[in-house]
Amino acid sequence: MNSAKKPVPRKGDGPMQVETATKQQPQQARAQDTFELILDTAGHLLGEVGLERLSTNLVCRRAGLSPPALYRYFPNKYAILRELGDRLMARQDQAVLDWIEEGGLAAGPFEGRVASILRLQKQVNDITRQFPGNIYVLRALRAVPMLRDLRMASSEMVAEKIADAIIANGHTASRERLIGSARLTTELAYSAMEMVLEEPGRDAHQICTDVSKMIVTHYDQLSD
Amino acid sequence: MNSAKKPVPRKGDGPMQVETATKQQPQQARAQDTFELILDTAGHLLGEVGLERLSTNLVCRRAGLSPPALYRYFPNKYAILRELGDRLMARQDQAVLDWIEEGGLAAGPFEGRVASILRLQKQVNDITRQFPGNIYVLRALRAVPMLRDLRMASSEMVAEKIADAIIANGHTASRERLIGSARLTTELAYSAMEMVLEEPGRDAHQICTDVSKMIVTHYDQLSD
DNA sequence: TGTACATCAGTGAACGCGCGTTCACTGATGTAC
DNA sequence: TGTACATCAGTGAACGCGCGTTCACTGATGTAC
Repeated sequence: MNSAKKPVPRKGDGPMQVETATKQQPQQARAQDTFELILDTAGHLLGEVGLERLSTNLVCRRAGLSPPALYRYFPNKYAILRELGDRLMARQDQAVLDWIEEGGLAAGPFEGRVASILRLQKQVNDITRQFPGNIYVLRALRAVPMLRDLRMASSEMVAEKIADAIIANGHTASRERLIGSARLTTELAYSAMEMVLEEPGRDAHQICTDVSKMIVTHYDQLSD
Repeated sequence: MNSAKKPVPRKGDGPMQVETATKQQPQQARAQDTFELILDTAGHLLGEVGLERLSTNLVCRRAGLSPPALYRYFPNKYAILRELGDRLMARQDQAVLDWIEEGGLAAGPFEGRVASILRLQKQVNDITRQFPGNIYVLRALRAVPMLRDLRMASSEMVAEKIADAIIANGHTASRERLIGSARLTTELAYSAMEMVLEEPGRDAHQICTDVSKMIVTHYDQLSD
């Protein structure tokens, strides 16, 4: 969150280098509210107007703040996106880790394991749905080159935890292979989540069930 | 491509309405080259600098053109993205339709069907990889609100063709259900493609094979 | 418990810059006779 | 085959605007005595 200090922007059309860490941390209650208001406003605007039209000025106008108030905490709009992304992914990751902890990956009959993964999927979907900007935050992380590492780090960490839990449950495939599978299957689950959140008309339960089954089948086939 | 004529931009922070159709079509060979140069340059820049830093001025500078040359053919940067998206998706869709035509979905042993889907996936991956801006074009379509319908229409069309082909091959599930499955499975395949193209270090063959197996298994389970 | 002072939080107004876009123009290509 | 003219293609230079950002300031909160 608040590691480095000096923003080092560059001009030209090469790859951009911009400080995306947050600046000052709020110390008083009022400041904490402002900090949260900025994030919340930015998240909602992201879904409304899209990434390119999201600007610090727009966030300030909508939040009823003057620009310097925003710049007290964030050096630029990418820092806001990074903080939003950090938070959303942290919540998602925590849900996954809790689910592993509670034996979400335990062995058992096919249908039981499908139900377990389905439960996780729905919970992650809910977390994302309720988060300001929901899937558009995730998409922004993909679209902004300098924020890609954030997503990667989170995905890789979760994949390793999943792989280790599967190994602990007695799966025979190699750790490398299982990490790869975990990366792939979570990616697929996220893809299904995007569908569900973007097109509410679709049968969310059906989609999630289908994906859960595919995932369980995949790990079963890996054992052979 | 070239249906309506007058751009109708709006101000404020509401949903944006902008004409994204191309304007004048090039008539002479020189003009055709310029048109293609603009698209090619924009595609490559999209991958380099990201969606938000992509601008008409930047495209002109990189292409060695003056702004009015660009505005002769495109009313704004979204029109360029739309044309790029149209073309990439048309090529992808054509590959899928050709594959269906050539019996890509024909019944047979499990491994044979997996190999068939794998072939299609790799071809679509190649088409996308070679396209200027490759996955970043697809991501731009998701990130820009006014271009979402483009992707939807393409996905829906392909899903229906796939569903009908599967029905023609004797699958017993309902058409509705099969269309849903086709939407989902192609979405999953695209998700895997993003992984493969974004992280070249990964084992592309492994990923595509895994996804192919999951897809085949899914349709098999649907029959029961 | 009240006052003085330090620090934190936020404002109003302005700045330079690049973006999107257009105007008036020049040069290139095609065509009629 | 050459010339005159119409249309197509592209340029140079400028514009208004909103964006990112900062300066000098005011108001709010916390704290020492």
